[in-house]
Amino acid sequence: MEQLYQPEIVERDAQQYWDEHRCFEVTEDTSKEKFYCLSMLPYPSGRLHMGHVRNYTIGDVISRFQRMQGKNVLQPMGWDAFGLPAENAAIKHKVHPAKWTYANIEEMRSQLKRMGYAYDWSREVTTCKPEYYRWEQWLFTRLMRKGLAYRANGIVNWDPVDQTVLANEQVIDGKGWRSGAPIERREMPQWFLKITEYADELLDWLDKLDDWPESVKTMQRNWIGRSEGIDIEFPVAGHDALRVFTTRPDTLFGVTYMAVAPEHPLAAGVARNNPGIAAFIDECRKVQASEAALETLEKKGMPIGVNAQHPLTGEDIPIWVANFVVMSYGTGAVMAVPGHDERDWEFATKYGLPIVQVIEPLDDATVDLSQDAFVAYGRLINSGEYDGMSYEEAFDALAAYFEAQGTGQRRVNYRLRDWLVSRQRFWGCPVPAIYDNDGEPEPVPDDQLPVVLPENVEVTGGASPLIDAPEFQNATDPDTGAPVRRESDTFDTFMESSWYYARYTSPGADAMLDERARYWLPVDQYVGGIEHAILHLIYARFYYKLLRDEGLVDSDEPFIRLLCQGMVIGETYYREDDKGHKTYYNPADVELERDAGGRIVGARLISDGQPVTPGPIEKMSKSKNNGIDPEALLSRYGADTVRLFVVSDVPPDQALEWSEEGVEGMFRFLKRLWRLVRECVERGEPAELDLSALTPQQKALRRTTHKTIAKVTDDITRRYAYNTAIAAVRELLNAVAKFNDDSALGRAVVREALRSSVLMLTPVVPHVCHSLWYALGGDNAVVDESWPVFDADAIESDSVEIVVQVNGKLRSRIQVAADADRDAMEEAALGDENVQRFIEGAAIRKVIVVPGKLVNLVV
RNA sequence: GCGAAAGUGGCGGAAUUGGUAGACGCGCAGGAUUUAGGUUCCUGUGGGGUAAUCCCGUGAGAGUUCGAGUCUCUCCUUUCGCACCA
Repeated sequence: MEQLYQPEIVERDAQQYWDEHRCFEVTEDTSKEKFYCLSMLPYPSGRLHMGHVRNYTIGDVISRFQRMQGKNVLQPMGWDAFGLPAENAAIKHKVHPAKWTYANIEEMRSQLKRMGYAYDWSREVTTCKPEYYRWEQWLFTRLMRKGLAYRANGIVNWDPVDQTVLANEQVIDGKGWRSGAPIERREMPQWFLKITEYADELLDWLDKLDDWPESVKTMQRNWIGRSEGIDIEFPVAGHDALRVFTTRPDTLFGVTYMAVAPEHPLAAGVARNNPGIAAFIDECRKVQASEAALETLEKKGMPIGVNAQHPLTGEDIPIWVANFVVMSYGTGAVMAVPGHDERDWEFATKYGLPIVQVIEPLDDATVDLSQDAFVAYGRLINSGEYDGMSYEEAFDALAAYFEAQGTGQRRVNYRLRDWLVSRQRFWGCPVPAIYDNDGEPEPVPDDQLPVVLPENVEVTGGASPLIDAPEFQNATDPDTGAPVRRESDTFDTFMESSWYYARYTSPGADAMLDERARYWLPVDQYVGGIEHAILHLIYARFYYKLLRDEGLVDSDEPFIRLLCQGMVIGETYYREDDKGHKTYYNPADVELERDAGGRIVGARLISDGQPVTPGPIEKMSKSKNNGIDPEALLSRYGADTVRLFVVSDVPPDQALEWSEEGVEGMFRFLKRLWRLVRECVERGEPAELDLSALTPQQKALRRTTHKTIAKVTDDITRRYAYNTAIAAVRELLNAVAKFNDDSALGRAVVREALRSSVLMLTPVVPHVCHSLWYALGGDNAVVDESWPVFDADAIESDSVEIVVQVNGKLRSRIQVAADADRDAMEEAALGDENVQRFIEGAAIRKVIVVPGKLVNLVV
């Protein structure tokens, strides 16, 4: 065994062993329980960042731990390779997006390999390869035939100067990122997937995802935004009836005005002959362009001079056009009940519209509608024959009435919209559709798939080059042989990331998935960033149901357990010039000054020794220059130290603060571990572990060993608490370091403690444990070893320390027999010297005894 | 505005079911080793107090309890998500 811990040698050896023995390549083995552990695949942006390292280390710890539990563990990796940054790089460096992407993948794959992650690289997926996306196209053509994929008008960001559609992130302050021209919202034909068809299922299954974070489920519920209500028609003389959606039909008698969105057809119709209304609508449109203004927008409206008729009372109700009504939700028109809706109240108060009470509280509390709207459910009043009804009774009665009249119906409304999947971009999966002469889209037949993205085009940043590529655009009709035009749109990249986890199970299959998918799916553990809580995780769940309904998988949800890891954050340092412009400095180039108590009192740039100002601790980013390159750490400390750091400090779902000293501490720990093992080995071979001959000290160390095994196992399996698991192992090693017993039997107890520690640390720091395990006499490579077995007998003890409280305050700790009963514990407590000082002269009123733990004397 | 999570030493955090507050580590201080720095090792480290298993102490205030960091209520602060949702 080497004298000192040398990570570069240790890590090279371990990785070589894993490669040569193909340790992480798995097949479908029905004799073992399978475990599919998945980390979100990266976008190949160029280099690994600390966020990746944290994500993938957590996944790797779980995978390696499950493997030690005897499971058949699949842990794959791939590349989310389509997307805008590749196009941007292509424009900037005049290289094809494919070339840039593949070069980045090479670089990042080698970085991942240096981290020692236990991936089955034989299943690697690269989403920009035709062999991958052809199956996405294949499924899409099926969805077209089922009517689940359709073409309709959608709103896009249109750059009038570059004559192109922009992605949201290319619109900065309402202007095009390259042209600087104000961006228009333009309606154009787009492709959609009917996710709303699955809205109820997506919502209902959330309740069954017990091992998902509550926060993610809440976000998804809000995003789906299911609400039950009634569509009601209000007749309008000389116009089509005005249809509104309401969740509060019980307040129908309180309607005092109607409000429609500026884009509503009724408003648009009136505006043709009314310049005032037209001007107002125009004003609303301008404001909408700037998203920021929307937040603080004042509620504004104008009466359009047309009345609707109340469907029950026949009264005239004025119709207003109002900026707070949005066209994309419900019907784009609302019935306003200022007495029982906060927003309607605010608007009515501003414009002097009448406010009527039609609901009274169930508890007969007083209601003052001049102060505030009363929004709670209650009992109907001033509502004719419906008076006295509850919310539910009124809902049912009114729904039945309008359904019988044919002027309304119950409806479930969703916030969720159908998924707009087409993009007018080049670097994406081509939408597999062709247009015949009448412009109707048709699916590309199976034998003509994949529709391959051409490589001989130039990406300029203007319109997609697919539009001007005749060899791509010109296709023939499969039935008639007539020339047809090919769709030039590509898919949203969320399409590829919605099913990659399924493709990993069927590498090389000449189908989207094959029977192997049924063995591996669903994913047992998914690990990724919280930023994907809504979009990616809803789309992937939706897509899985599409796969299920196509007969490709036989379960309902793709991810059983979900872990969302927190951000990696770091200190920021800057200097500000006269104009208030801040220049940020990387924390690696800054040195801190402390006072004698260890408090930080200043920070200086190492290069010039001049002070810099500490800013807030923020997510690592280019703009704040507080990112740490994992590569530099890898060469300095090795992969194990970096792996240890990212899981040791905080639980995985919390933000992890970068600290140079923290990394040093991890490196120090590994050096210390190495030394403890070396010293143990140098002391010579131990005796057989004869349990009947142990001294009390030896028993105590064994107890610590097995208590640690129990705790670490529980921390990892149940709590995801790697930080406390590692702390427990450190405590055990501290106990080993203090253990002064060089007898043969003492060495046996130490060796058991060290072997257990090495096994427990293997998932986190697999390289160093590979070496240490052999040093401690391991016959097999530690990667093939099982998790240490907890020995319940070892933790049994003759006596335990209990706590004695007087009036709930800690007064003493005493030793009692482990099996002491209540009376014995009470007696021992009363006999304690220090306890007596506090109960002297007082009467004991009550004694609370928690067996094996504490006695509380109430005086 | 709505929803969710959180607030504990100089710092990151631990305390899992209401039962020993501060595990583990960073930093700092003292000592040993070293020509020196670094490394490594040992000791100490919430505040107060000469000291004691003495007092105080988990954002603020109240409450429940023999006992509250943990439960309840009110308030303050921070972070995240959604945002005119009818």
